[in-house]
Amino acid sequence: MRDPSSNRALVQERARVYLRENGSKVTGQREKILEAIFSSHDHFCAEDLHAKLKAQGHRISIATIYRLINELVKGHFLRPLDDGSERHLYDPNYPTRPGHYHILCKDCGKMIEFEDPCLDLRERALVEDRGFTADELQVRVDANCKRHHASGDCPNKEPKGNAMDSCAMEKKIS
Amino acid sequence: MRDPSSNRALVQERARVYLRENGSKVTGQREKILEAIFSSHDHFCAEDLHAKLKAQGHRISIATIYRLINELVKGHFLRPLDDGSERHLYDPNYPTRPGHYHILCKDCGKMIEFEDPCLDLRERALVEDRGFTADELQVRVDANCKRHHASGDCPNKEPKGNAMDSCAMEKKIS
DNA sequence: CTGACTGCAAAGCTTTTGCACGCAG
DNA sequence: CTGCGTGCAAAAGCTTTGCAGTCAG
Repeated sequence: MRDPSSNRALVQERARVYLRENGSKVTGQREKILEAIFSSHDHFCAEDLHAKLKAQGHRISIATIYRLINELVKGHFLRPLDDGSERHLYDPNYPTRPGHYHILCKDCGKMIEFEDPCLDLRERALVEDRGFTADELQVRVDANCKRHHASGDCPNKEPKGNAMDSCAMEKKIS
Repeated sequence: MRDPSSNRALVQERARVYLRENGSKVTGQREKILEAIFSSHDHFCAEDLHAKLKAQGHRISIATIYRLINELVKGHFLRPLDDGSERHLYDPNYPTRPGHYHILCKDCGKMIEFEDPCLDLRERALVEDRGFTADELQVRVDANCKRHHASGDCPNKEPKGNAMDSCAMEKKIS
């Protein structure tokens, strides 16, 4: 429904333009990394990307990955994400869904995305009242899965529809 | 108005009880660390505490500090905080003000706290609708200070009153 | 051609851990 | 007394950086 594959190509193209406009070069390695990032909606860390690329037969140094990630964050193509773990996670979904928030499932560790324009408006108004101009909003709700607690299964089948996958899935790209 | 000093003593006492009930011991070092944590509302990292204690003439190992912080987080006496930096920050204000959120001032780096029961309710309802039971809510709004941008000064004098201090202050305990 | 990128390895930071000794309960 | 806590130093992660060679524009 949302974010058809053409959007992905658009985001990648914009990222290329952004890099070039900022004096950076778009190398073969960077193309591969962009592809790995934006071909999925999954949140990831540097090591995930490294593993994914290695699995695809590309030998790209982890240093190269870190360097590109940092540039993409500066250009707002990636948003840093905090799931309470040590690793730096990144969310590739902000270019196409800027106003989304996260539920962190305490049962399976997965992050489920959701949106709510009212929440967005109220937060901005509150911040405005206190003398600030809001830029990025970040919401994380740590929660337990009701069905998981009732029946033991973990069926994140998106009652309202979102891009994320189920609790049962592994958390790493591997 | 809120959180009189008697509350601080209460929180510390509860922390002591919690530790003992969980098979831990309340040593002289731990007393000093608890004091350093709850005698202020400032967000801090392990190194901040270490420096503060050293300034007070106490020679407590950073390892001991990390070990206690981790226990206090488990007991919900401290809440991990993310300001986008590398270091792990902690917020000692949740025991007395459980439902507060943060504005991260992009001009000075300070975290300003604010509360809003409606925001809290709406977030919980949204999460509930999606099949979860919300536990902890975490909101961070990255924002610019309007007065700072208009006049160059940075006067977080709490338009609505909150426990945090001004932009002009140094960010570290030092 | 030139400057930015790459891989590698080393360095840097923060946080955790193993161990021998010490102290709270 | 016993077991958990402590300090120290080493180890462990994750991320960054220096350098010599390579490649995009």
